[in-house]
Amino acid sequence: MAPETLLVIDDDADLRESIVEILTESGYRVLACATAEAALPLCHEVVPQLVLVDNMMPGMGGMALIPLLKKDFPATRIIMVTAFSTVDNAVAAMKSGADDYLAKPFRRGELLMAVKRALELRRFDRQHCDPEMDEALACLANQIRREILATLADRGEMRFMDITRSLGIADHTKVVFHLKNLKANNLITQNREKIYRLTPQGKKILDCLHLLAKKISS
Amino acid sequence: MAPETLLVIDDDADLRESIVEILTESGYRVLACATAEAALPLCHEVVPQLVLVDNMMPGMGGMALIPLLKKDFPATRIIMVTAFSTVDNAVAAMKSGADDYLAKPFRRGELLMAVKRALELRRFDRQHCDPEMDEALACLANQIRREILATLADRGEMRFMDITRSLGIADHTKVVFHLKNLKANNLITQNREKIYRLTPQGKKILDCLHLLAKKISS
DNA sequence: CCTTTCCGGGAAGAGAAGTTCACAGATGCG
DNA sequence: CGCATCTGTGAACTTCTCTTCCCGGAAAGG
Repeated sequence: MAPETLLVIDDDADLRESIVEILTESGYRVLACATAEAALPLCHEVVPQLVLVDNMMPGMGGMALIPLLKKDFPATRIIMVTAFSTVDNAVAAMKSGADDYLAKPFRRGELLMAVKRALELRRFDRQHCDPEMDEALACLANQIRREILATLADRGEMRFMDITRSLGIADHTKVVFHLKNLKANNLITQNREKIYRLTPQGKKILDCLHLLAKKISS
Repeated sequence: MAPETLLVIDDDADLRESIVEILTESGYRVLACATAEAALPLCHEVVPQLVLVDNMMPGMGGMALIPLLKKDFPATRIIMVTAFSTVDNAVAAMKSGADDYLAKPFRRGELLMAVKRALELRRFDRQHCDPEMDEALACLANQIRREILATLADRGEMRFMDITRSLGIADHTKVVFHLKNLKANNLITQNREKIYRLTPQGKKILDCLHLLAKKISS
């Protein structure tokens, strides 16, 4: 198995080299650069699985880089590293899409732990599964079913007629048809008392739909 | 339009009432309770669009409540409120799925701003379900078309017959049909000399498919 | 009790999606 | 030139999805 590629972005050469060394020793393939501006073209050459980015840098800061990275490389994990950590800064970084936040100075173990954890989450993301894929996508191809999912996500749990009316569909049996389809695909359940709600599966799929919608419109 | 329902969870009665008052004045419909344990059944009765939850509470803490809320009400936004804010705590909250993090004491304006922002993000997520989404998903629902995308992503650029043979499809006109479909949806192009390749759009969508696949299998 | 609303099954048909066939221009090759 | 391959088009046909209509039982409400 090929080693993961990591990218370290930090304008402080000493610290950068030190991080690179720690990660290289641990068996990762490590790239590095000194500015956010240099990072983007580098990523387009060799797509990293994980980026460690400093917050305070001359030119574009690490914070501004995060959305750009997320846009071009959605599967890449991002850990923000910072010398002057504040609660507001940490919250802002996580909101932007960072997966973790590391305050300098950190110990070797902290760094490795954060890196390992982020990469594991990513691997978890990467697995494939074709047979159900077909059914799930066929299920999602229908707009009414997507609306049902969205409505259920919105309201948490609903009865049959609530759903029907909420969608503004006159013929309730049409809704039955799609509900059955969604149930068969395990995206919704009807646990007790006929109440419909999303399955965890359904929630995940819906998340994905939002992501897809953003990509399409961008 | 119905006012949004907010839920305030805080064991400090004074602060809770004060928050409720501020939010009620601003036109929201506000529920409140004193413990995380009481919050869940309350949510099942009236699903809130936004929850403000205190971190330190007797019994289950706010941090533990977040994943539970996320699970049952994926579309509900969560703002964590805390008296003893630390970077680590903020990062942990955001990792758990909080959408924002507010340190006590906060001013009225800060609170309202955070609430307004979270609700706006939520509305933004909620839309986006309609425009080209339908076509894109209809396009992806077909397995052959997904295979074509994957093959093209793999090989970069291919001629018509290469694709056909690579898929092991005897009838080449069937492939033509799907290629036309993909072209119409702007996922592939035929730039020069009849050579097919992915569009940037197509690449993004394929990324998304991987993401979806992983969500399904998990 | 009767009536209404809720929740759903199942069949028939409209309509969309996918497949196959028949054919044809372009290109290259001996 | 004669033949084969590449790259399609268009129409007919099949298959599947979706909608619509008719029906019925269960619960609620008066």
